[in-house]
Amino acid sequence: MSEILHAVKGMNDVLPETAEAFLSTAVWDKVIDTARRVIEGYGYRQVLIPIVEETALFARGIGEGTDIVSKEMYTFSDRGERSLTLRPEGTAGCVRAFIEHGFAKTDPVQKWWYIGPMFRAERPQKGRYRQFYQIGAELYGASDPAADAEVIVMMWRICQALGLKDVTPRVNTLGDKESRDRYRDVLRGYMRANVDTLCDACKARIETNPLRFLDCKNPACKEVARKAPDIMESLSAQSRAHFDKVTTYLRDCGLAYVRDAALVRGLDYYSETTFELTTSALGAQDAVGGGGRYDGLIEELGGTPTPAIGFAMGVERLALLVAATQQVASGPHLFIAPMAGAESFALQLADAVRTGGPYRVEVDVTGRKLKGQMRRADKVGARFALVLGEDEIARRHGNLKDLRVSSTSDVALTGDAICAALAKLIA
RNA sequence: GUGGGCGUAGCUCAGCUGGUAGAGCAGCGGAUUGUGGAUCCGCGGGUCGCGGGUUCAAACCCCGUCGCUCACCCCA
Repeated sequence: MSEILHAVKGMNDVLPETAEAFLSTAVWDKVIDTARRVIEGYGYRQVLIPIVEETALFARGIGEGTDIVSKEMYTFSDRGERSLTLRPEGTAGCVRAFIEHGFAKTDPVQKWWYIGPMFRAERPQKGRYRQFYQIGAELYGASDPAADAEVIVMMWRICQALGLKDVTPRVNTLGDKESRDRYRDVLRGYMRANVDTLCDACKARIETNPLRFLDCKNPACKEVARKAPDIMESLSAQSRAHFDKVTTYLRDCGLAYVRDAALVRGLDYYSETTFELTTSALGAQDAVGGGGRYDGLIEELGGTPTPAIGFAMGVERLALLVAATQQVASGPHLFIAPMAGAESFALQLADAVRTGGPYRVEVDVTGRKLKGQMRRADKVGARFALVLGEDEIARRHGNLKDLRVSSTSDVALTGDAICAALAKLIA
């Protein structure tokens, strides 16, 4: 037991059958397929970005002072020369690619989506892992509030398409740089006035990052934060107008969002609109997805200034919610059980059915007795079973058995005939 | 990095005040030479996380260590 190798802490296997349903591939397929369908319906196209990037990209992009960069990155040296790191999020790499391929000049409006693993060296807990998957989308070259609204609605639609009920969209604005600077000062003043009730972390944040005080979970801080001045008061006219339009569009689209003044987010690159999808069903990790506008990032990383907005959703968290609320199964439509001597015929017939229609067909290749084969048909959740023996092969006809109700119907043993029968019986 | 809980069969766990291991489920086979789910019978599976200590004797007590898990910080 102690000699076998183990997956490293916080990194999971996703398998066809698992004790924890959210780590089964059927659930993941549902999450990923659904998200892809919804996102591509908005005109986004997939990009595949490397998992490893130069450390400097994340340090500069996400921000030196953030938790991610200061203590959570998997950083290593590549043959002793340059410092590389496993991506902790997807936006920085996409932005790097956007700049590197010169899209700002040639075709600035880009709608990209991605899926893949991200890495953060935190202590794992429910809904939080060191290797975790994100589905994300980035929209470049659009500064109009319609872009913000569309992205938020899209994220919401993914949850709807997954049948998730307990999900709340929250939105906020951080304003443009001037608004934020102004608000930071206002907040500092307010925090100093209440400094004796703040936790130690927040005392430090007065200087380093006052915004973060707003989402501190310390009860005393929370109470003080609740009465803190709202950023709305510090917003420039443009930022104010931008946010007003975003929320108007959201309402027009029928989205029941909550404006959350404490929604600040921990990455440095956000500006203007920020948003999150939260749930009460995940324990301490209540965010299933989040994002925001990052108009300054492309310039920050050396590109021509281009507005941008994006979001990321956690696949594990979505899978957790899906697995908790619904049964996801994908057994074969047809299970073929060959008696001794019928194996070759079974293989050929199965192939003919697969080419003749959109059906999953499994042949029992264990060579065991019929009883065992039927048990397996049941276990894998097959809808129909077909036994092949000397009789059937001689008559070129067999009994298609509906395993849900144990009724049988006679079919000719050709791919087309079986496909036609399945089409009729499944409908 | 900090704190709580837990490590016994593939899974979920039982194991009384220490006497060198059990159940259910799952798996495989049979009862029924060719038709699943129910029932019955049988079979296989364990260095009791690891190391050390106390003891005639340790899954149980003590120390250490590793791992898992939940929570804090923060996020997806």
